[in-house]
Amino acid sequence: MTTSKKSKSVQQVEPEEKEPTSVAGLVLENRLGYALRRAQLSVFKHFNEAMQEYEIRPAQFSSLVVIEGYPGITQTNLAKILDIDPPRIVSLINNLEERGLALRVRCKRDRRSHGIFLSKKGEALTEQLKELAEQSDINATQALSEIERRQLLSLLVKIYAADTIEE
Amino acid sequence: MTTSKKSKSVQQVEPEEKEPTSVAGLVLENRLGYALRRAQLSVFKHFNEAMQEYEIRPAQFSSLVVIEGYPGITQTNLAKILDIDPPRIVSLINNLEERGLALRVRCKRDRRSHGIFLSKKGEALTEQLKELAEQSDINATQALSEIERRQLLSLLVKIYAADTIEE
DNA sequence: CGAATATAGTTATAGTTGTTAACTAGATGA
DNA sequence: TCATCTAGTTAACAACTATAACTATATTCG
Repeated sequence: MTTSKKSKSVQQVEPEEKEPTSVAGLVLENRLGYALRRAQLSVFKHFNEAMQEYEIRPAQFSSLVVIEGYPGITQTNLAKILDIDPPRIVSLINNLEERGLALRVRCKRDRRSHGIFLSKKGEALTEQLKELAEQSDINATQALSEIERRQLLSLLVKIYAADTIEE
Repeated sequence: MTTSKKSKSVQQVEPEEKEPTSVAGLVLENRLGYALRRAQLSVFKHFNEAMQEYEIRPAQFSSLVVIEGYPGITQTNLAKILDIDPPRIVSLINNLEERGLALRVRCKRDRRSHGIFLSKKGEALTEQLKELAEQSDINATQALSEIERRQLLSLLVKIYAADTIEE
């Protein structure tokens, strides 16, 4: 009277009754790595939406801000600060240069290296983007108060600053 | 600005004589998105080192933990919880299955779907990995006190939980 | 019933990223 | 000079992400 099924290597089984919808209750909920990744993806999603019309990616934004702060910085130095590999810097700067936002200037003293500068257009855009980025941060963290936001920032800086110093 | 090297008496106004080493002083330092990304990369680096000998990647670890917590969960449901696309789940589970850590069981009621379970070996490994992951979190955040760690976790959860609810 | 529609899983594909090796041009130092 | 080092670049490649489309089942409803 039971199931007359062909016996296969896989046995059949009842599904879970209700579908879980989050990691609540699992150890994952207590892992910083997991929480950081999820939060970072969430915040980047907001950022990318905000920057979409300008076609600016996170690494491009960071680069613009650093170049603005250190006009004439070399590519090698920029790579070090942002902790990205030199080859990535090349295409990144290429892109900014093609769009007329930044320019390479060959350094007189060491003609191997380039100083990178923002164009007027690049400077103007960077000013705009900085506003947008700040607003995007706030939008992405509506669940936090301003005090919590500052707390969070301070804790995060402690983590990555410690990491960049020791090596 | 941090390096305090022997100061020479030369005070030429050559631009960019000194190499900046961090984003200190730039607006980037106050952007949550940037801080989250840097901190996440730093913590993941520790995680990957800890898991290297087991050849377990972050997404695999998360999957193991979720499957352990919800034995028989379907791939679709797992994809939803971890917010990754169904095609990624396929190769992820393939990998775990090939290594004898997890297994698919075809569901009796809906023969399109599979319940996923951990093997004994998978269960044992997952227990081990959970310990490792916890230790890795701590190692990666030596700069924080235990209280700060909990604060951070709580803030991060608020961010990504809010994001997963609203959509 | 059975045709249209929907869903779980899968495959294939292509875009994007991150990594590594190696090359060129210029700099440095014996 | 010669050997060696460095900045930037190119190219090859692995990893990850996203999208489209295919299959097999399920469901809905005329």
